[in-house]
Amino acid sequence: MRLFWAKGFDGASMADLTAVMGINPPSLYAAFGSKEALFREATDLYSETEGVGIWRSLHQSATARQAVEGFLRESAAAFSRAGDPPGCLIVLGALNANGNNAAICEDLRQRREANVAELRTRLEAAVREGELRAGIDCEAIAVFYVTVQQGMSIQARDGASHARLLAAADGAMAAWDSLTAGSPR
Amino acid sequence: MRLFWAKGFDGASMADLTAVMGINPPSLYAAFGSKEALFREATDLYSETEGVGIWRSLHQSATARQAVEGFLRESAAAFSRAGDPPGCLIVLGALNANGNNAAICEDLRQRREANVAELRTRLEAAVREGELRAGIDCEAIAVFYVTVQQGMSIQARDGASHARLLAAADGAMAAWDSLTAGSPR
DNA sequence: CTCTTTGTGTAACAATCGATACACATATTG
DNA sequence: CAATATGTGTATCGATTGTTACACAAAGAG
Repeated sequence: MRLFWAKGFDGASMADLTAVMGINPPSLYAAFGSKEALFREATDLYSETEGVGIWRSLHQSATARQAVEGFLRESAAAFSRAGDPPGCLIVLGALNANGNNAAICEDLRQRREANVAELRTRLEAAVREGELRAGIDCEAIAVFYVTVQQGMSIQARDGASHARLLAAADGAMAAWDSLTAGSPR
Repeated sequence: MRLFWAKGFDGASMADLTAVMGINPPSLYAAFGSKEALFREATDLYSETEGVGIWRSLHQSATARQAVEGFLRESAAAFSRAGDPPGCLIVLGALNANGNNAAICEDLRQRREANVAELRTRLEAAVREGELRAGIDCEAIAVFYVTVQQGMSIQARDGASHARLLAAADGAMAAWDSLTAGSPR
């Protein structure tokens, strides 16, 4: 998982993978079936480990604003954690389709799309509960905040510090009042 | 340029490049020297063609707000232009270093960093001219808006429509008043 | 112990990677 | 015209890609 995280699906060669796993190719294929299947298990593991921390606040925060702010701040922390590869595996794992990784690209794309849906669902719940005004565009707001989080992966890969990622997160949160204008306090 | 734009540095093979150029490998190497040098010329061409439209408003707009808004809206248009590869070559060209593309990754990273500096310079000019309050954090604001633009490349690569990219741009602009609060009208 | 099953190491598979050697054709120069 | 420089096509280079055939070793079952 960490190797795919650092080098991407294409960048991590079988030689790299077998080296860090301390096994030989036949053992890897007997255990996982293929490089593609191994990557899928790696992304699942990533979601179960790194992902839960990033998305935890979305459902545990009392207000929608705290939920979104926690989502961005957890992302900033996870994307710049010392010892971990910078950025997000789901975002950086495979962006350029090339015939060998088409299925992987599509799988990651769906996971990213699911992130937008999850955020939008949280906002819609806040609207139903009367926390946010009924007329706001939950889809557009979700797209905006996910876009910022995805940009933070690029920034992290470029070496951005935790503070710099927080600057992006804070900038995004500065839009909250305007985006949800008219909502009850 | 368009092939690198669509498939990235690693994804565009010499066979692909020679095919679309209608020449054979020896001619390509005689003309450009190497795949890496060809990519550099392609990125230069990209900056001179696609780049100028994206950055034009930054120096031609009367106010800093119009400059930043134009930058984001031009990006949204360029990243979803029909017939062109989605997203930005500078952002998507090479994100995962793998030994063969280390110099390319660093070159693109510097170009992305230069974008932050260019935006910050425009904001600082607005501060000097008295348009924006002196105490605002131009670096943090520049990082935020560039982060959004980079996230828009991911969104575009995922198939986002022009309208969806504009939603991200509008969300980012919703933060403007808060980020520049206290500035003279 | 003998037999069977499971798993590993070695080696190599065909395919593709970026990059060239070499001979031939073309074009320019004197 | 002849002579020379320039550029292209064919074919292939060694290296690396993901994947697998095969023989051997270890371990459990009777």
